[in-house]
Amino acid sequence: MLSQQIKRPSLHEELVERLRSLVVEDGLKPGEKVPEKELCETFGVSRTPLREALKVLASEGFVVLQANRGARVAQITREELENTFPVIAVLEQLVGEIACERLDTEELAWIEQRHAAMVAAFRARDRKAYFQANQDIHQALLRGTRNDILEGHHKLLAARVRRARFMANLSDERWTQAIEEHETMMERLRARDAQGLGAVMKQHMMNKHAAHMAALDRSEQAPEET
Amino acid sequence: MLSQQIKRPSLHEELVERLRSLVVEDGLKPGEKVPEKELCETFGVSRTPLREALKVLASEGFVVLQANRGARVAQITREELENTFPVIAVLEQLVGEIACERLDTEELAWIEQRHAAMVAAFRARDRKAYFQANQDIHQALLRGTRNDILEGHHKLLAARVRRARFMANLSDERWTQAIEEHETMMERLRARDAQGLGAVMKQHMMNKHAAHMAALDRSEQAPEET
DNA sequence: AAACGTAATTATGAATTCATAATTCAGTCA
DNA sequence: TGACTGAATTATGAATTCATAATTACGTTT
Repeated sequence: MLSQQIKRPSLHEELVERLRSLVVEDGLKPGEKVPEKELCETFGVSRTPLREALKVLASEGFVVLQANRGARVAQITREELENTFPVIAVLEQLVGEIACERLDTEELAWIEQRHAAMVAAFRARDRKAYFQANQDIHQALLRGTRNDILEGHHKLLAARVRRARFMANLSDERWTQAIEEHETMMERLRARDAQGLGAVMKQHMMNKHAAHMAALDRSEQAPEET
Repeated sequence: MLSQQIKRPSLHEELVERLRSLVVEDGLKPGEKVPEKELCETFGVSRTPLREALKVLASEGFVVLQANRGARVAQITREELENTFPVIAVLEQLVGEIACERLDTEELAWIEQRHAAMVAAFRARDRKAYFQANQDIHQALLRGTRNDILEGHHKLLAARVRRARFMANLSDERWTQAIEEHETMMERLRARDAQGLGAVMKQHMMNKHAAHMAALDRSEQAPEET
């Protein structure tokens, strides 16, 4: 059957997506109140589906609901970051272990290609291209696990962290280290060493964690701008 | 300040809890359609908050929403189980590693006490008491991590699996093995061996996984009852 | 009698309305 | 002039209403 399965994302699902993007991509700043009315007009919908979407966003942790006081964009505290990274790290480990065994040659080729692009971007100090290639690789590995549960939970956590957006303050030192780690990852992947790849990916994430926390320390010491 | 923080769970949150319980505790069978109207009367609320709750439940994976066809209780497929257990396993590992380092003496004492109760229940072949003590222990370890993110994701996944409810078909052989694994866990915990405890807890979950899948195979071979 | 098509009924998604809690603003008093 | 009280405004949570999609029931036709 050629069931095209007409996808009609039912409005409220659409809204969840768009609102989450707004929050993650920083269209709405942390702590800011979410203006129901305004968003209703922007999206051309009534309050009911929008509020349904906000409930979902709240359960995912992107907004917080205060009784009779509406929704605010969730603040990411330092503690939450400290708690989140280790969880992502063990999920990454699992991603490595599983993907290593399930990736087909086509996927492997794609990853090789993106890895090459990433290295090239690093040499050219092209942050944008680097991040894109980097994301492509992690995305491919994640998809390669064929594990929707793992993928779903990983994506949620990653989105929460992405909001912190430390991209700008990637030190050259850390950048070099990250590239080296990726080289090791590719090596383990080519060798189909599942345990090895898992271990490297976990460590990769923990190092990223350390780098981010250090960057956060620096920015906290720096004078506040408002 | 003695801010008692008056908890008013805002109706829809209350509903999420109660509906989730209904699903997890098997008040609504998998595949069954969720009767909005009926539930509205049961809980004495209108459709709006109930539907908000359903959206949240859907994002958590407990129900599936079909366009213009309402909600059905999610089926747990074999594939989903196969996908879920490894994720829980690595989270358990992390729980072990972290809890091992953060548990205070009081929490440790409670775990020792519940462990003793669990062993006693095993000797008496008292399934109910066994499961309760077992759950208390895992709960205490989870709480002991002081990591809300880890706790939240673990609980969601655990709830999803609990619905499969293989409790009845715990073989005597597997039961014995589980007790032995718990003895090892306590040993590692007393020694404050974080890596060791993590490894044992991961393996414990993977063994549980294997046992459950085997039980599932047996029940699938058995004649269907409808 | 079986199968198809059409009308009636029901249920669902979304908009609107309503009651109430929170916030803002003005006026009063110290 | 500043702080407090209370009314007016606004925003929120929840109920209700409305339009439409889906299901069921019925009648017709072969």
